[in-house]
Amino acid sequence: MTRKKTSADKGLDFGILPSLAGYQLRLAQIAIFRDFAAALGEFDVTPGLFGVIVIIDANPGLKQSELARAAHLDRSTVVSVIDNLERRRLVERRPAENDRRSNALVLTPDGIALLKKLKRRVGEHEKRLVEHLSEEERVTLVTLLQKIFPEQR
Amino acid sequence: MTRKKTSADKGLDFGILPSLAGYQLRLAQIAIFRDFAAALGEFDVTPGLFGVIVIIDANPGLKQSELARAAHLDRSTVVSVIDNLERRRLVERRPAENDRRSNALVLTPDGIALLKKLKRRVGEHEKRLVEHLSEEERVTLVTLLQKIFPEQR
DNA sequence: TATTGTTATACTCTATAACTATA
DNA sequence: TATAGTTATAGAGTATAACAATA
Repeated sequence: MTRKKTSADKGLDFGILPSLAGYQLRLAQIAIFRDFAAALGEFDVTPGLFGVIVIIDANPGLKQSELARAAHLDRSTVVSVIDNLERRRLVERRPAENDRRSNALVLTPDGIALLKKLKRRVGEHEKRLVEHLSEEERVTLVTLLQKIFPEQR
Repeated sequence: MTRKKTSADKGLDFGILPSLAGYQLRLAQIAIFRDFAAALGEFDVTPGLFGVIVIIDANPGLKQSELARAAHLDRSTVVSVIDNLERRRLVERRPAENDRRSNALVLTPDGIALLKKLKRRVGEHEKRLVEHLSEEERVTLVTLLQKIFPEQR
């Protein structure tokens, strides 16, 4: 055990990559996405979709364009996302009160019920994510990530 | 200034999302990808492609299937990635020495020259990434990210 | 039998541009 | 004029399955 453990198998050299925050973020992202898919794939919900459902739940009646900004998506992308969720009877488009151009988005009872299950699964997923971190380290990680893009909350 | 600053504009509620490491990682990833594209878009190089080029540079002669494992890609995906880089005369497929099934991947002189420019740009990009972090915080961040998936280096 | 690279194919996520209806 | 939602379309990135050549 004298050679530094590199990755995978064959002792490949990753050059400058491991020192780059952007690369480590990317690796973490890839692994998270896979664990998330394994944990919630059964419900056909990706991290992005989960975020959309949480945001609608927390802001019932919000408009599609508000959701677009919040979720970092184009308005046109939101159309297909909501089409998808509406087809699955998880979300409803209602006429907005003071603006006949807008839709007011709300979760259906099915959506609310699913969200409850999803939250439990995501909680377990998060626990796996940070299982090698102490509680203090976990808080530090979240804080540092927030600091990277303070404008984003 | 009494209300806690949330995101974007309209004071939307993000529910549990901000407390999730997975969500913060996702946000960081989105912003990083956009800054990367702005900084290197002129060269038509994404973070993934940059990683591939660095790995080939650091391991001249490696096989496509080794690259696949290192870059977390399927073998079939590597085919199109290398097709792309070879069309642009950045990478060459050479016959491997002891295995007539394999290709040995190497950067061309053009590839080496491009990589040099890319590294400079990526350096500037990284600097922007961590501009709100002290050097100590930067190191902590990278360390914590590595801890999330220790098996990955 | 197992592995390497390849092809054909398809799917997900996303964006751009142009349209309509409303404001 | 500007905004909200929509449509048509396209591109990037990825994977799965089946195949030929080679190990």
